[in-house]
Amino acid sequence: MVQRVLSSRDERLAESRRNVTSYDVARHAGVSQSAVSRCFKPGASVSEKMRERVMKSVQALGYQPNAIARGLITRRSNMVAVIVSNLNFYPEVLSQLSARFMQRGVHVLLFTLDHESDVARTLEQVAQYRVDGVLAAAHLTREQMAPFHQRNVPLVFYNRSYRDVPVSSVCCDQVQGERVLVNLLAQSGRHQSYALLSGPADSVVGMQRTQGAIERLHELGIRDLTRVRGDYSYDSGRRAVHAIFEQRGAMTDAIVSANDMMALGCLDELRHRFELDVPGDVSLVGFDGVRAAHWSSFDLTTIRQPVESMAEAAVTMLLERIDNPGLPAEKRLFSGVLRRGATLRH
Amino acid sequence: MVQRVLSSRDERLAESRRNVTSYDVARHAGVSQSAVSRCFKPGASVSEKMRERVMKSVQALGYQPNAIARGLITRRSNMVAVIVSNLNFYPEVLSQLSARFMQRGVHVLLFTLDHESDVARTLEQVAQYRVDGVLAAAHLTREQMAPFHQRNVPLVFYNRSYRDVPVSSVCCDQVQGERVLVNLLAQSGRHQSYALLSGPADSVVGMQRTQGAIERLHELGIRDLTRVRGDYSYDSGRRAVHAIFEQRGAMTDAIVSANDMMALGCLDELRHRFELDVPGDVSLVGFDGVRAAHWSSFDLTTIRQPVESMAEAAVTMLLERIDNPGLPAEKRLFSGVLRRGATLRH
DNA sequence: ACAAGAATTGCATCCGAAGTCAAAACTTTA
DNA sequence: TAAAGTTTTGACTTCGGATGCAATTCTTGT
Repeated sequence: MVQRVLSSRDERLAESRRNVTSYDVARHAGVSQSAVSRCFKPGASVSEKMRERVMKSVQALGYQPNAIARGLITRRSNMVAVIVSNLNFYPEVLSQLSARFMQRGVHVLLFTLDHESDVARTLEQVAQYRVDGVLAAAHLTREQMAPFHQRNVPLVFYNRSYRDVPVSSVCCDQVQGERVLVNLLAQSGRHQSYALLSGPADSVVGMQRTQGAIERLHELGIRDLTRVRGDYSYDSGRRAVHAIFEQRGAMTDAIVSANDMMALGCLDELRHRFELDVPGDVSLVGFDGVRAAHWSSFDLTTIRQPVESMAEAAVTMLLERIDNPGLPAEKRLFSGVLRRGATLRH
Repeated sequence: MVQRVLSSRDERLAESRRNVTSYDVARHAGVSQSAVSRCFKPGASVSEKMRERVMKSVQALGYQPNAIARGLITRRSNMVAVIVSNLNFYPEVLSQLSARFMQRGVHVLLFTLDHESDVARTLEQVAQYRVDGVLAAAHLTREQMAPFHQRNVPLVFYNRSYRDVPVSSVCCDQVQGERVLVNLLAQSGRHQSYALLSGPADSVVGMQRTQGAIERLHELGIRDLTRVRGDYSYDSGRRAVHAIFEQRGAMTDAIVSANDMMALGCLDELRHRFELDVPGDVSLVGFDGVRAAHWSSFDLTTIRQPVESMAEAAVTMLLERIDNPGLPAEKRLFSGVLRRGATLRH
């Protein structure tokens, strides 16, 4: 009677349901581990016969190469970190980025930053996972970027750019966009008293937008502005209307909001709480081109950020820099697209 | 003249800007690599003197442990896969999940599935990264789940449950929610002709909702229904109104939409295109409790899914199963919360 | 049929941290 | 002060796949 003797390896496999490894496949196919490895490397030198034989064993055992182990030796994790502040506001961006990375076989390690989160600790985690690159749709200080530069990890910013740091970014031209909007308001010649609704103090994008508007208004000789600050949310848009009217009585007849969400809040508050007509009594413009801005309840005049193009550019830019670490930093600036809605009187 | 001779290791480091490893730290501190490793393992046996010495070198060299290498030996990647179909619709869910995972030191590898994406290939990728667990807010067939069960990778579904597969899930009680809504419509006694706007044919959640509504309507003796199908989008909600009125003339005075987005589309189309009054002429209910449903333009009557509780439950459930693979599958069912808006006449 | 060349394969080593175990260094106790 | 016990420490192996290089097999031309 022949007794089947399990190798120690087999025993452990049976015991712990360990994952199938390339060694297991190799043994099953009667070839070397290197051969198995090569069968998974495109363009490697493997004969047709060998490939078939190995693949048969791969099928039989249900082998899946271990991306972690591969990453260790190749020093390529095939993962990028996507750092997003406030997922709620721009779901489209993440959606676009994720889809495009996946399409190119790159995996996304997602990090969200909210008010409570510890940025330093988060970035430490990013570093520990040895991601091949970082796409940041969040603000980082120069000190926070430094480790990535030191380690030669490509870093691309989405909608944040830094004047004095040579770092790659893809942005929408906030200033230009606001100027277009202000021009539009001014052209009608029907607005006397402007209010600016800006974003939170720490939002660079918001600052650029508001500054762009102010700059153009000044150029046009309009210095008489009410300024109110919001936090980009719909509710803060509603509250802003009260703040504006408190400062100025109900004189204001043009509101420039730093984003669409707040503009929608304004719009609703103006119409339903103050029973004012938009655009009859007050004109209103936003920025972003979010879905809801197009809805027929709102039909907001706004600047749409070309999210598809921007996402594509950002992804391409990052992957290029991963493949070719020598590339210099580059900034790509996309113009926003004016969407003429019905919140502007003329 | 003394020439500084670099060790081969140092040379390579200088050449390739290789990352600092535990060996480098060990050499710098004059201790063994094991010692360094232990300093990063909470609760390991290390003397205070040793820890200080190592940490000084860690600081000096800027050492960050390599999570990939650690994952290889510990067989714990500390990553979970989050699979989401259609990120656009429920950004809150992802936002909640991500924040809660991060808080517990677990990293999120994000996978999005859209119509074009190859589910099989995506799941293969998930498997190759040896994630510790999978949180799926997407539909998977039984065959697609099988590999995870075989490999003992915990799998928790968010808002999908499977009658005949023992798999863990966290769901909102769709059927109950719809019944509550239908009761509300029926109670007013003012609705004659109902229309149901359901989700896409392949959406199980949508089916449950629509079925729940039909079931309750039947129980109430209401069999006279118009049924129209949408794709969950605002635009499909708008189109649905046309479809409904084509089938029934403008008789319909109650619309039950399988989600909020479509309901908002309906609402806008009814008011702005058909110039009908909601709730005066037509009552309307949605499902989900998205942000926009609360906006004063809409003030939609709907069932809010308790996203916070559900996300917390899902995350907890998954992490528990990672720590304790023996735990049996469990389904947790949360009741939706009725939000009474102003789209319902009484 | 045989030499020269090309294609394929296997051996051995490496990636970077963690865990096992025995040796070494401290403590405590008699 | 020695023995016994406890805590620290380091040498060595492991995880699973990739790769340089030498050995082998297969082509091809003569």
